[in-house]
Amino acid sequence: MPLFLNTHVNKVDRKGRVSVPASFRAALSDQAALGQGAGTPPSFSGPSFNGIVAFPSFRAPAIEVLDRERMEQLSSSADDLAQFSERRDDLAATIFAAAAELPFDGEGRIILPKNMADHAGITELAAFVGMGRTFQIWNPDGFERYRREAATRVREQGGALILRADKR
Amino acid sequence: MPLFLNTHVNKVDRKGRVSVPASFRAALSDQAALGQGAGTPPSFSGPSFNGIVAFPSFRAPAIEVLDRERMEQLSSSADDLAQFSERRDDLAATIFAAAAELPFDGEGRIILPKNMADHAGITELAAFVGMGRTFQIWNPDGFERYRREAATRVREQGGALILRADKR
DNA sequence: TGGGATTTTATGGGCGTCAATGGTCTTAGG
DNA sequence: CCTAAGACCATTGACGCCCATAAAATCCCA
Repeated sequence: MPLFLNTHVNKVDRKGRVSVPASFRAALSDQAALGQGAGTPPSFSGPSFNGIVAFPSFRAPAIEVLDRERMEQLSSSADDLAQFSERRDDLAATIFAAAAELPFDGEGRIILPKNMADHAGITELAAFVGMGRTFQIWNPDGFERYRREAATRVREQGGALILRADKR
Repeated sequence: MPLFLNTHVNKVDRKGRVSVPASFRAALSDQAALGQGAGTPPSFSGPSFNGIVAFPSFRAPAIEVLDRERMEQLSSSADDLAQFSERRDDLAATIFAAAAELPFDGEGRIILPKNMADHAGITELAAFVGMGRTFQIWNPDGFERYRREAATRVREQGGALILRADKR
């Protein structure tokens, strides 16, 4: 089971390229291999697409990165919404229309589309932030600020509970 | 069930490496299905990752240590929260973004990431502190101070603890 | 039961490999 | 023709992996 941990700050070079951390790449190819069984949905590149799927976060100045499996989950969830509300169209427009496949170059780098880089305020440096099953890409300073606020909220709401929340 | 007991103070060498106490390593390989394969890359869900997962404690100047399996459970728990909810992102930013897989080298040592060493105030020496089902890594002096205060509190408040025969 | 022999730990250091980065060249496209 | 994107190569610094040594624990057998 893939797990994205840690925060890696990498440089964006003059051509707009950034290295995706090697550990993240490993985790991605891992889950890609696992998800081979079922029929591959259309409108995605072939089974062995070498890269990531990203879209601008609508809650924060960041770029969300999901693996294919997760993207499909999201799609299904959005479909469920359809029968109950028109939020589905909003979600679809917000997520899927703005999403893009970002292929790796030979060295495991991607190029951040301008609109996403702008949304996240990324220029020179990009922070790859592990979020468990997914990861995000931030402006390093922006993330550090957010992280501090989040840590405060977690402390106040008793994050210790979560540590015991594992049911086993 | 494996238990982490005792306190071991080990040296941090010039390359930032510390030996994890052998007894702790044994306890770890007990609870996780032991994996022999050395050099397993991080974020790899193979048979078993040989190493530990650590993140800075948000309660104390210390490093919390879990095995990978437990971290995956945590990830699943967080997953149950609504996608894109604030709570979920806060937890992820606080825990997963600050956590790291620390693989063992051939001699059972790990490298403490700089941010964690700073958080715990660790430079020359690291205290591995057994906490029952988990353990922590402290600056030895810092832990000694904490231990004294904790002991005082326990004495003053009457350290009553109800034993229970829980499931697992 | 004592003490030497053997195995395990903790620690130190060398070296090769790979990740991150930067550049150049080639191809495609407007 | 000029620009933009993609493929390919080069550099360097960190980390993984290996071996060496000393100290400590354990074993073993007289």
